[in-house]
Amino acid sequence: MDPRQGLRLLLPAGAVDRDRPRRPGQGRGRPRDHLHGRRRAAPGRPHQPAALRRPHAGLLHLAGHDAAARRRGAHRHPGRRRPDQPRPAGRVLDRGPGLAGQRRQRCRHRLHRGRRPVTAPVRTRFCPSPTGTVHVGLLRTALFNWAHARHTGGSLVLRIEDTDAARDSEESYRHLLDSLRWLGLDWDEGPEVGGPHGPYRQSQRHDVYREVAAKLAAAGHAYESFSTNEEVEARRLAAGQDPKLGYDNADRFLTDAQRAAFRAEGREPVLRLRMPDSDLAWTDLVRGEVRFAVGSVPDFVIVRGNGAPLYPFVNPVDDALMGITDVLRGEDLLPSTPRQLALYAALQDVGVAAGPPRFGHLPYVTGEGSKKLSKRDPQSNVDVYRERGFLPEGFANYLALLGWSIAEDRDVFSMAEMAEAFDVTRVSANPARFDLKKAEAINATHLRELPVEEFVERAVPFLAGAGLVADPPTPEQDRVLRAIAPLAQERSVVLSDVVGLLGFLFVEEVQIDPAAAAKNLRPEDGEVLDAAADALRDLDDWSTAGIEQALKAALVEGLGRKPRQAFGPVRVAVSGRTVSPPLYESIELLGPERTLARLAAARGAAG
RNA sequence: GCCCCCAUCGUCUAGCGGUCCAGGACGCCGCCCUUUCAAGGCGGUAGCACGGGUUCGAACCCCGUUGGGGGCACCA
Repeated sequence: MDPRQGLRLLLPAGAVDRDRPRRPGQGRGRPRDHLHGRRRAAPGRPHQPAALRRPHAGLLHLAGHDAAARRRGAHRHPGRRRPDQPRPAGRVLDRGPGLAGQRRQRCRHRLHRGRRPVTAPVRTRFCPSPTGTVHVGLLRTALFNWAHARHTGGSLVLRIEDTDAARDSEESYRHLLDSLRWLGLDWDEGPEVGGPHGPYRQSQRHDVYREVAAKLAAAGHAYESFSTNEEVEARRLAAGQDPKLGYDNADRFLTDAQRAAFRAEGREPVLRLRMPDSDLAWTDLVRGEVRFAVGSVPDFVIVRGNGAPLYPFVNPVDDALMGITDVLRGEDLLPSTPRQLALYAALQDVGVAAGPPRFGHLPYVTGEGSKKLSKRDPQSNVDVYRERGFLPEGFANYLALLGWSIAEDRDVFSMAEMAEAFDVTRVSANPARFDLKKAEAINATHLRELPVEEFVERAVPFLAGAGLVADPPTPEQDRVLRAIAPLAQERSVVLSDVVGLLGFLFVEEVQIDPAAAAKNLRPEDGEVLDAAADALRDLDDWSTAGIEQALKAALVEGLGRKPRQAFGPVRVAVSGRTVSPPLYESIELLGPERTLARLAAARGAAG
């Protein structure tokens, strides 16, 4: 016999299912009756499809519900026909009473926006854990939370989940904040900003968790569990079940005597949350209805044997305490949502939470292939892009495209434009591949749109980092930089490109790229270098136009070479590369001395 | 194994039952411009996974199949 069946009778129903007065707008459906169900919790099996309770029928929930129902194609308006097709048992969603009335005004379709009733202001949060490098997927999540908050006029809370002392570091923490700010994200509450719900680092909130855990235990929502993993596995095996099913809720109804006996053995219990005896479902902001059957999620550990609270516990607790209304997070957390919902119900019951938040599970960012971009993958490290000289606005723009689009025929936009247009219910549910080429193209567009002075300003650190100019540049360097900048700007994809492109202007002797030499400094090119040197040596008008005229006369007309054959060797001699800014301008800026010296040096190399 | 998510050009997406022999962007390929490379301009290539159903009509709604991904900790 299933131990749970008999034991359940022993539980005082009131211990869990208190019929508390509810806040307006909540508890719209039937009372939540976690443990009143008479059904057997057959894992993964459909069951009693009828009138589901809506355990989480907060106001906010309904708003989200409708928005996402639309995504699923269920965009029906009052008066329009609803295709009430028969659905198989177990998949039926009873939307509960009162919903139609609610939906009427809640449509957030572009055309219907603005008629939305005022609801509680949106509060989103971003809660990274400072362990090592910053992942592009993480930053994308932060960006979407930011955009959602800004778009709705709500606020963004930053909370640091540093409960893992072994992996967290102060350095990672600093770096994380720095990366967020680099991208252009700001938060309304959190570290270094403060706010009424602090502290915002979980390492400083242990007392809070202890207190909440005690409340949950006192109310019967959580209970002490003594089973070891080995014992659970043994029981599963003995029952002919897959041990992967996990904990079997065996300790749910231990008597005081049993508990005492376990303690006498020296066992330290963990605290587990009692999962409700009903399906757990929610309407995801990006995916629509998601449902987990009763029994598919076992009672989970919220506090370790040593008293340390665990992530699945502290995360919702803090969300509740901080008044978070919208949780936008990675798809990887989707399977843990039923637990969060159950926890929320319990928290609500003990007066800690006002109601569950809306959830939106953002699609994965994948790398090559279709696997989730791993933290180990160098491509996932945001620093790489930053160091290469991606513009924050360009990178943010690209990140936004990973799952969202601003319009049918546009994909270049600013952060402000994103905030203006962002609608989380229009985020795609598909995983998105990180495409470096496209990221570069988007960035290049932003780069070119920069005012020249700003381009120079942003490029200087890269030039200085390569030891090419002083920071700030000397007046002479500044003069050269300003003159060449427009030509470099339209040839750059990322800021660091200027190092290779302009380096030759800031060194005394140029390093000639061997491949370039092989191609353009052959023995037969010697005459070109000689002629160019002769033409430039006596040039009075050292200007772009003067240089152009002199070189054309000497090389094209004088030697009868085609432009390509004429200017290639000169370019390599002067810049060291086959690719450079326009030649005449480059020579002008380089000046007669260095130009002639390089032509002579290249003459030697050409043989 | 169980549970969940996903499915439109190579890639990211638009598409919300007729306006779609499917639109944009990146990439790729041509051409133009040109002292190189870019940029820019013009043009091209390429896609609704499959099978049922609902409907006068389906890329769009429903079911299934197949394929891909993720989660199943006293880690976050």
